[in-house]
Formats: sequence, C-alpha cells, structure tokens
Amino acid sequence: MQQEEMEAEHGNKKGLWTKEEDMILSEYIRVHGRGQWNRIPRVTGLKRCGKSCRLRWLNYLSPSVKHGDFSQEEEDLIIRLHNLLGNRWSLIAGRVPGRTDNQVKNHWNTRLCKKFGNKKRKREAVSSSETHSTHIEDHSGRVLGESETLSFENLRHGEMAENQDPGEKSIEEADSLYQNCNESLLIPTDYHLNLFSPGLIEFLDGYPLDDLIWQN
DNA sequence: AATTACACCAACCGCTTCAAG
DNA sequence: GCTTGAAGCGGTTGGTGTAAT
Repeated sequence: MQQEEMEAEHGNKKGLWTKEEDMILSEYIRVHGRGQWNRIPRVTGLKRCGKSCRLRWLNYLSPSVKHGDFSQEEEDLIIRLHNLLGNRWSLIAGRVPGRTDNQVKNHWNTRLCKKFGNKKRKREAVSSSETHSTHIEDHSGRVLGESETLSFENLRHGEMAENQDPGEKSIEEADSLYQNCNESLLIPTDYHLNLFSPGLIEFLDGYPLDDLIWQN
C-alpha cells in the first residue's frame, strides 16, 4: 500500500507500526508515563491518533505484555473463564497474566472457538454487547443454547429477582445452571456465590488467580 | 513457479462509561 | 443536570505468511 493511502483524513497514519514509531512511543511513555494519549501526537510528532498510541502500548509495547504462544494452562484457563463470563475479554484477560484482551480474543476466535466454542463467527454471531449473555455448559459439556443463557447484566447486578423478564430463567433454574459450571470452579467455602450474587464480578476481579483452582 | 485458500494477528472503528468542569 | 474529553471495550477488518493445489 502506498504511503499516501495510509494517511487518513486528519493526517494520521494507519496500518502497522514501524520500529521507529515504537521507539518514539516507548520513549515518550518512559519519560511522561501513561495517560493523556491525545497529547502524544502533538508532543512527539507521531502521525498516529492518541487512541492508536494507547492500543499499541497496551497490546504490544508494554513490558507487562507476554509475547509468544499460549501455554496449555493459559488455554485451559481461557476456556473455563469464557464458559463462565462469555465474551468479556478484558475480564478474562485480567485473569491470564501477561495477556491482553486483544490477544485472548484473537486466540479464542482463531483457535479455541473451533474446538470448544460456538462455531458462529463475525456477522453471524449475536453481538455479546447486545445480550451480555454468559454461556454455560451442562454436565455433558454441551453449551447451553441462546434461550437457555442468562442475562449477564442481571448476573452482575443481582437484579434478576426484581426485574426478571418472563423469558428469563428463574432463580432456581439459574442456581441449578450455576451448580453445573461451579463444579469445575472450586470457590472457597467461605464464599457463598451464585450467578445472581451482587459483586460476583468484583469477587473474580479481586480474587488471587492462584487461589482459583480449576478441576480437570 | 504461480495461484489460491486459509490462518493468524495487529490495528481500526464505533460505541459506552466515567470523571471533570 | 449537561457537556466534553479521555479511556476502555468488543466486534470487525485487512495485511501477511504459509500450506495446498
């Protein structure tokens, strides 16, 4: 592609980053730290928008980002977290040390989805941002269908009891479903959680990864 | 050797959320 | 309460490498 074609309307370059651009961005962050991404093009002269700079840092340049193939343990963790959380890539990535949401998402869509997940991809798939559904497997490993999935927002806020749609699952049914997925996730006995527990996500956020023991 | 098909992954886009003024 | 900009998120696109034909 010609360089001129890479220039967007506002003079910002698009496409792959060069080593020189990486160096400029890394040096800026080393000196000024993260944040104020929109300042970077003005200060450094980089012909990239702030959003692009942020993404390049978070997904590639940051020292905390782990490069290379996913290990079997990482894959296993992603599969199980995806069963529990659905397409909440940032939440999943937050529990896979060194991996970004983009890495996890790409890895899922290109490798794991074929083996373990819904075969539908791209436009065929129902947008998770619309439904926020979490997919749960039954005892045989079957992924429950659309009509059997639970509203993730209700799960998150524990609002099901008050605002339950006629089409949604009852608390009893939901607890039963949770039992299925909970069999593989050993939560300490002092945590009494179910799918409608307020703060489940916060629990997962705060709980040390090493203490989340997954059964094989 | 040339072409085609496919897999992978970096990056973009549009939308939402949040905080500051 | 409203506006605005920054940051974050998830879906999607497009470039590149490679295997298959």
